[in-house]
Amino acid sequence: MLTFSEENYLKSIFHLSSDSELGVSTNSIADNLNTKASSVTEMLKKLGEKNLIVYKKYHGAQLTEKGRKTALNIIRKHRLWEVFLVDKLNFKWDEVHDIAEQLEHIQSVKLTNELDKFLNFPTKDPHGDPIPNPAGFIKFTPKLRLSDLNIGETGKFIGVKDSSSAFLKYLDKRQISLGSNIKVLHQEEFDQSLHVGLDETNLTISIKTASNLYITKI
Amino acid sequence: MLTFSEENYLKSIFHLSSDSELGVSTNSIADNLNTKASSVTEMLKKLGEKNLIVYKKYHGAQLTEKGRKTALNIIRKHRLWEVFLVDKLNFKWDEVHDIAEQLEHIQSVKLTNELDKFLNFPTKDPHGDPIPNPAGFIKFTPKLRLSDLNIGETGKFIGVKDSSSAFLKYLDKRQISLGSNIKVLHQEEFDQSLHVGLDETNLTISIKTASNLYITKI
DNA sequence: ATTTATTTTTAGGCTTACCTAAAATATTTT
DNA sequence: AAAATATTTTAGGTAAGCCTAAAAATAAAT
Repeated sequence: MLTFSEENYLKSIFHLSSDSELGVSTNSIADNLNTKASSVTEMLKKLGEKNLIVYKKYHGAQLTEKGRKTALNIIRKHRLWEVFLVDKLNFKWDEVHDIAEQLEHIQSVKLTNELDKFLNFPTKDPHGDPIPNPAGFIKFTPKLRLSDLNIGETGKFIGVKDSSSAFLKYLDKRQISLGSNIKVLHQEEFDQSLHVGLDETNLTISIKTASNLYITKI
Repeated sequence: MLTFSEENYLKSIFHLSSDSELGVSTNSIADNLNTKASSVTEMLKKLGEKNLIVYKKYHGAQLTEKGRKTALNIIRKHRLWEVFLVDKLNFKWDEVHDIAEQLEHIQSVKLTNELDKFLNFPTKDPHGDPIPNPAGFIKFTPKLRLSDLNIGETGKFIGVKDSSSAFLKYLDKRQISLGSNIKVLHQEEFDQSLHVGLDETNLTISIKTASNLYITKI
């Protein structure tokens, strides 16, 4: 049985691992968890002793298979609860993160699996992120950004890189929603902003926004 | 914002208050929470400083209005989650307590109220206990036990005093379920056990069991 | 009304998860 | 490759919530 804190560290290490193949640095974890490097060092030692990570002093942390499975189980719960909140309790996609951060720590295998069944075995959460299966298998889709497309190409919007409430609300306002097809029509020289076609309308989005939108080419 | 521990103490004091009108004793809280008297003393001081209880050294604790409202909100969440688990996720009434103990600490007013709506504003949990409303109002029903009935009288089974998993499973086995009408037919002299009629069948139940069954006279 | 027993509080320790500041190690720059 | 910079670890502290053992207060028994 892990503490909430241990679970949060594992989740953080998992998320930070996807960026690089090497060990995750102490400082990056500290940033990610809004804590201090010294606190992280302390926890890394503990997680190392529990065989959840491999920790080499001054060289960061890497999840073991056991740690990875544990992290994926927490992520599974987080994402299932997000689906529950949106699909069953009328929450918006920008309102669910903080509550799911709490719910992800509830311990009950039966609960998780019954919830999964109740929700009809969803494969994605409300932000388009894949939901790991009970065995800890997760289906990654190659992550193209809208900003990676060439002029004239079309992408289907399948996820967000920045899932902050502010960004999600902004997308709502611009009526950019998961599943939309977005065609890149033109790029401005001076600020790289993109003119895109979305449904029947055209709109301009900043390069920053475009690089936060995950798409698949169509 | 209260810690899980503070919330558990408030809940405990609330439950223990219903037995007597006086202050709740340090030892009874320690028993109830499986902790030691010295730990309780420490916490009572803290809850007193936060104006959640009135604490007089050597004379136990009493909830303030603020403390009572807080306790009832936790109990509301606990019982709503129990309904969710039974009604939506196929849990049995003897399986939900431990999970609800975790879920009751999730902080989100919107979540609680949306859950309430989703469940169709239930008034009782799966064990027959009343669910407080959002304002902290709770509807108490006078608590008669089956053992209080005279020979020939009939009671409708509306709740349990002992809601341990073991007792609930025992009731399942005897097919005694919430809402059943139970008629007291005869009482044995030597061990006070009761012969009762339940639906089409007759059965014998111990006086201990009978005193754990809440009923309303019919 | 003392003595005895029970209950409660105080005193002092432990663990977890934080923190700051200083020391040690790595990395980057020149 | 040495110096400068950045990162990470260690050392030492804090608060919450638990503990045991001893002291104090209350309640019960004689």
